[in-house]
Amino acid sequence: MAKIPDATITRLVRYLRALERMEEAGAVRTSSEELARATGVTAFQVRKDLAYFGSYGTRGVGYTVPVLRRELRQILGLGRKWRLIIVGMGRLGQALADYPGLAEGYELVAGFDVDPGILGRRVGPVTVRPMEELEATVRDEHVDVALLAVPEGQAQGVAERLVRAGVRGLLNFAPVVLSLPEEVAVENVDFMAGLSRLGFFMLNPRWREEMMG
Amino acid sequence: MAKIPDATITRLVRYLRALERMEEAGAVRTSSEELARATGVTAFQVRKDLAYFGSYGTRGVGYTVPVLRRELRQILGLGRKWRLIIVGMGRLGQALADYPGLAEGYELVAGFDVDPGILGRRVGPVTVRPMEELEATVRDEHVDVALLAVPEGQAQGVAERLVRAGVRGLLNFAPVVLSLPEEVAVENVDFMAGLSRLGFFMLNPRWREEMMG
DNA sequence: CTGTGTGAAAACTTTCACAGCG
DNA sequence: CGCTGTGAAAGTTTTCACACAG
Repeated sequence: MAKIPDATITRLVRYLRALERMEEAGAVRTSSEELARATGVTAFQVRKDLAYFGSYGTRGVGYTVPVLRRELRQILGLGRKWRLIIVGMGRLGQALADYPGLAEGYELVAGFDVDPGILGRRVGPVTVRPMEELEATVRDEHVDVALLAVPEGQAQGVAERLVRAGVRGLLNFAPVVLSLPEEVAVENVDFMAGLSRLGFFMLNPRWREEMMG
Repeated sequence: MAKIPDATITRLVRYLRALERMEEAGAVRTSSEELARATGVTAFQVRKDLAYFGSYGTRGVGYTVPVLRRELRQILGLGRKWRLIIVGMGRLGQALADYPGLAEGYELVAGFDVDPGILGRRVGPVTVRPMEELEATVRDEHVDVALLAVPEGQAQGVAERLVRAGVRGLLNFAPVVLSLPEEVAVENVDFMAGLSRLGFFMLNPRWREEMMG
C-alpha cells in the first residue's frame, strides 16, 4: 500500500464537504469531474486521491454520492464519534464550542479555563470547568482529542499535561511548535502564519518568479 | 531565481518567531542548527529555505539574530503595515480583533457585522460597523486584506463584495473553497479540516504504512 | 577549523494518457 | 461508449555531502 500524501487527506475533507452539499441537494450520482469543479482541484487529482484507498466508483458511470460520502467519513475517522475537550475558553474557545459543525462526528465533553470568572458558565453544549479537573476528566470521560486554545506561553505546558493524562490528538491554535512524543497526533491552526503568507504573496504578485529587491 | 516552495514560506514564519524570542532573550548570534531545533525542522532545511532569498549568514560563524530577523520581516511583507478589516464580528471575529500579535505588522482598520446588536461596540482597537459601509471603508481607508469570519453560507458573497471593492488578500475562516479572480491572494484557516486530519492520523497510527481495513 | 551556501541525488507529489470495466 | 482506476512521466521538495568563506 502506497504512502499517502498529507495533502490528499486535506483534499479528502473537501470532497466530503462537497458530497454532503450534493446529498443535501438530493444528488445521487457524481463524477470526478464534478467533484473537481466543486473543490477547485483537477479530476485527475480526485481520482488519484480516492484510488489510494480503494475503488469506490463505477467505470463509465461515476460515483454514488451517499456511498462515496460514507466511505470518506470512514476513512477520515468520522465513523466514530471522537470525544473532545476545549482547553482555554476565551473568545476563541467559546467560538469553537458553539460551532455547529462540531456535532457532526465529534462529541464535545467539556471546556476548561483558569479564569474563575467564567467557571461554571454554559457555552454551547458544555459547562466551563476549572483546570484542576483536566486530568480527571480526560481519564474518566475517555477524551481522545483536545482543542488547545490557550495563550502562547501556556501551550507547551498544558499540552504536556494533556498527553500525560492520555489525550491522543491535539488541535493547537497557539503559534508555537509543540514538542511532544511522536505517537501524539498534532495539527496546527495558525492564522498568523496564514496572514504572513498573504503578505508574502501580495508582495510578490507573480508569486512564482522573481523575488529579491 | 528558483521557484520557492510554498512550505518554505510557512517555515519562514516559524523562523521569524524563533528569532523574535531569541532577540527578546538578548541573543545576538544563532545558527541553522539552533533555528532548526527551535522550529522542529532540519538544519539543512533552514539553510536551504534562507538560501532561496539570499545569503544572510557568515560562514564558520552563523547568523546575526537582529539582521536575520529584519531580513525575514522584509521577505514576509512585514516591512510595511498592511491595513486589515475583519468581516464578521461574532466570537471568532472578536477573538481575532483582540489578538495582540496582530498589532505587529498589521493595522486593524475596522470590523463589520450584520447583527444590529453589536454595531458600534468597541472590540480591541476597533468599533463594529454595519455591512453597508464595507465598500466605502475599503476604498477610503485603503484596506489591503480582509479576515473573513462570516458563516459558511455567506463567505463567497462577501468575498466577492470585498474583491470588487478592492481588497487584495483574504484570510478565509469559513470551510468553503472561495472562487475568486486569481490575482487575489487567499489563505484558508480551516480548523475542521485539521480536526478531520487528526481523526485520520489517530485511526492510522503508523500513518505512513498500511491503510484500508 | 567551523558553519554557511549550493549542486546533485533521493524522495515525494502531481499530472497525464490510456487500459479496462461496466 | 464513458468514466474510473493506474502505471509511468514530469515536476516539485527535501535531503545530503561538501566546497569554501571567514
